Amino acid sequence: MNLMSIGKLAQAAGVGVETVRYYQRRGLLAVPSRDGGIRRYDADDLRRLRFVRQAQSAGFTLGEIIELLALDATDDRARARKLALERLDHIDTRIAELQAARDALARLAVSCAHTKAGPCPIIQAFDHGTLQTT
Amino acid sequence: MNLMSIGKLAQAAGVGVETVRYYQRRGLLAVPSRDGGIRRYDADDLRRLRFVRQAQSAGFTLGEIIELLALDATDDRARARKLALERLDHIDTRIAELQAARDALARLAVSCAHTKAGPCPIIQAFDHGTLQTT
DNA sequence: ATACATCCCGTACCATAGTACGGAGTCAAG
DNA sequence: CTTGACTCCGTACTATGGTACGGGATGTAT
Repeated sequence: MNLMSIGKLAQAAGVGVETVRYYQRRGLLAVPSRDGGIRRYDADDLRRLRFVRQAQSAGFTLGEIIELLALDATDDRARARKLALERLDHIDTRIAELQAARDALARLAVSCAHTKAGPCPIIQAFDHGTLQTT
Repeated sequence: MNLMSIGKLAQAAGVGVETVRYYQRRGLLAVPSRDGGIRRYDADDLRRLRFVRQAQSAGFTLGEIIELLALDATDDRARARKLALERLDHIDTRIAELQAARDALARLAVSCAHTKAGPCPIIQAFDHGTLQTT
């Protein structure tokens, strides 16, 4: 059979072995079968591990992913949609914040490069609360 | 004089008292004068505390802010500009990531609302690695 | 003068997401 | 059959940015 050791699984998903053990402890991965003490993982486990990383990269915390996984079992669409929309809201807010910070910082870097005298505009801006982040 | 206690300072900056003490420990605020054991802060301290919060909201870590503060003293423009540009890069990368995650999630929320049968597309997408985040 | 709010201090604790450690057992190749 | 890689386990530690606790000393208002 094509059962993987923890090392192979970790490698296949691009995470560390300790991370897999950690996810196990957090209940993010099913308790695997054992072959003489050694954990054996199958394709389902790998898919699930990848699911976790995907969801993480979309900004979900591990706690939320646990919930998402539970929804998978119960097929609670409404709740899943609610989680997704909440996350979407979070992301939008964060993007707006970062965009503002980015623009302010970009302006500052330019003015810093063009100003010859006086204090550094970057420092000054923070100091005077000039930076608009919201 | 208009010297504030730690509580007033914290309130004026919109942070907790413990946060001020913490920043003090981290060296983010100057060691304040004391009036019979009690810390007294002036307008400079408040400006500095606000500077810290501003810089934080632009995505700088406290460690970087400490460095920024040190640059303020030495007026090292080149380094300040370098820090700003590095931060800018970080922010751009992060924005792009979030944007991708956001779009993917938005598509999913819509398809979840329109699909009547079968498994929830949100869960499915993560499961199949459909979500493109980079 | 008697409450009650604030202040002091050090230390411990919180969440998040891992990462490291060390000793013991196991597995596959040469 | 030995060597080296991999696995097991629990526990401890990392970084980040605070938050909480407890006991004692003040500050302020009535």
